Amino acid sequence: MTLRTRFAPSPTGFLHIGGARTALFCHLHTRHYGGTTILRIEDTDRERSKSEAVEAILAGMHWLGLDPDEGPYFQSSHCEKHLEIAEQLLIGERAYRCYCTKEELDEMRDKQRAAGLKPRYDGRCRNRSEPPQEGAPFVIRFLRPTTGEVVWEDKIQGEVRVRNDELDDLILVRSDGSPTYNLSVVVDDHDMGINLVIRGEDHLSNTPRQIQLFEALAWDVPEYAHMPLLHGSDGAKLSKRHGAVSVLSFREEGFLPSAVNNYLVRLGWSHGDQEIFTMQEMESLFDICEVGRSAAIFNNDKLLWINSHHIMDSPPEELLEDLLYQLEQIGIENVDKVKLLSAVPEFQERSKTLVEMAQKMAFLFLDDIDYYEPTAAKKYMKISALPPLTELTRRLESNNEWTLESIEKVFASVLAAFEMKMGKLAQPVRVALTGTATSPGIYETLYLLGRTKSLSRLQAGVLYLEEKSQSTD
RNA sequence: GUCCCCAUCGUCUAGUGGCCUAGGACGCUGGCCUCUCACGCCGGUAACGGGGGUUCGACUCCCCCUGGGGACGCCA
Repeated sequence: MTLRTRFAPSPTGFLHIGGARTALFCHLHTRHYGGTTILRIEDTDRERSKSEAVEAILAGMHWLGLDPDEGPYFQSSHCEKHLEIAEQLLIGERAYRCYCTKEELDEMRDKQRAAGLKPRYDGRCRNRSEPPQEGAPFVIRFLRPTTGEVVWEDKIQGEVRVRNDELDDLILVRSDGSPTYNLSVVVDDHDMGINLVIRGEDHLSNTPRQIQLFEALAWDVPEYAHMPLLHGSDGAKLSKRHGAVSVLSFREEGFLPSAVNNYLVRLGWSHGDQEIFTMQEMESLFDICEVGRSAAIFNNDKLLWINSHHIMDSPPEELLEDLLYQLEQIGIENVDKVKLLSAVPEFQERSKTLVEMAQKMAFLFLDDIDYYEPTAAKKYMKISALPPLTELTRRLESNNEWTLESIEKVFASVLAAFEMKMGKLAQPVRVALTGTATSPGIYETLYLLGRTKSLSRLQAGVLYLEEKSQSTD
């Protein structure tokens, strides 16, 4: 039997990091076993469903490389089928009409809570044959078995047993005639041939009810894997309402999709001491059965570290598109792609995010730098640097070829002439070129910046020092 | 409140009765490398929540407590 799994978000907002983890685990496990992933939008609550949310979910999954093999399917479009099944249950006396009003149910739950019981429907309409009045609104409830228990072997949780008398008769069809989630899920999972349901542990309590429905309909029950939840730094479940942001915001912040996936896969799963995984490695190694049962807390530092490794391991051209975007965000447009591509390798092991990379390489693309960082200027732009800097500038001006080798030779000659250490010369040059005290190797920096810009910035640096020496005289 | 789940360094985890003087990773930190930053390398910091059992022997098994989380909707 080939594996068929589904990711089934409700379209009430963007895809957040917790949902992404569920989608990832579905994807990885299914890839490992060569199955099919299905995306199904659970939009049975029409009031809360938004079409923008569907777009956002699709976009988030696409960015992460988790595009489904099938779908998106929309649960609402199978509404007729769901109601048909409800009718069938009604006819087979596995469901009944319940005329209880909202107020009545609230009162019942309040009493139960006050009595120290778990609030749940007491089944008072089970034996009612007539409506309280002609045309009274009703819901259809599932007539669950009240004795025995539901048992299943969860791929993550192990054996789970729930006594049927702990459950209540769940609503299958609302009083407005629309099917509810629990009915729709069961019918759709069956119709779509889903044989493994991977979802968050917050669905654990729905599972026995759904299994009862499968059994009442004499359908095969899928297997289940309930993943531990992802928590925020306060230790509580991460959700749209509670601290979680769209996965796409990670793109905005300069994270790579593979890094986000890599980070998420290590929450609850491990493979020896390995921390860095490519998508291919994750797909071949991951198995949902190896996932642990305890919840994890989202930690941005670890994500940053993993991202830095994925940036280092990426072919430069794969970073280009997002990098161009990040450069635009800081006002640098019309970037020469060839030039950018040649610069990227120098920044890959210096950047934890693409945002950081864009900031660090900005000096290469600006026409001019208009200021030196005060601390860098104070520390390195000293008057004593004026003579060697002047000489270096002069010699570079007369150096017609602009290669790493020739630049290095000019440096060596100046250092020899002044009998000085590299650091004393490189730092003032670095500040003159970049306005900061940090950059790639100084030869590489000069080379990447190019002859014209390098010389004009060096000249500006010399001028700066000359003015400084005059003002202090 | 009721039912369920979880419990190893601050965080992510390894550990499945003796290999544990509890391993790795992030973070923090000392050093090396060095033209700066970073990468890399070497070192340090830091954990089995508590109490009972079981056993020759418990991080590992059982029970209780404590702590944390989840679920209790005509939401999904």
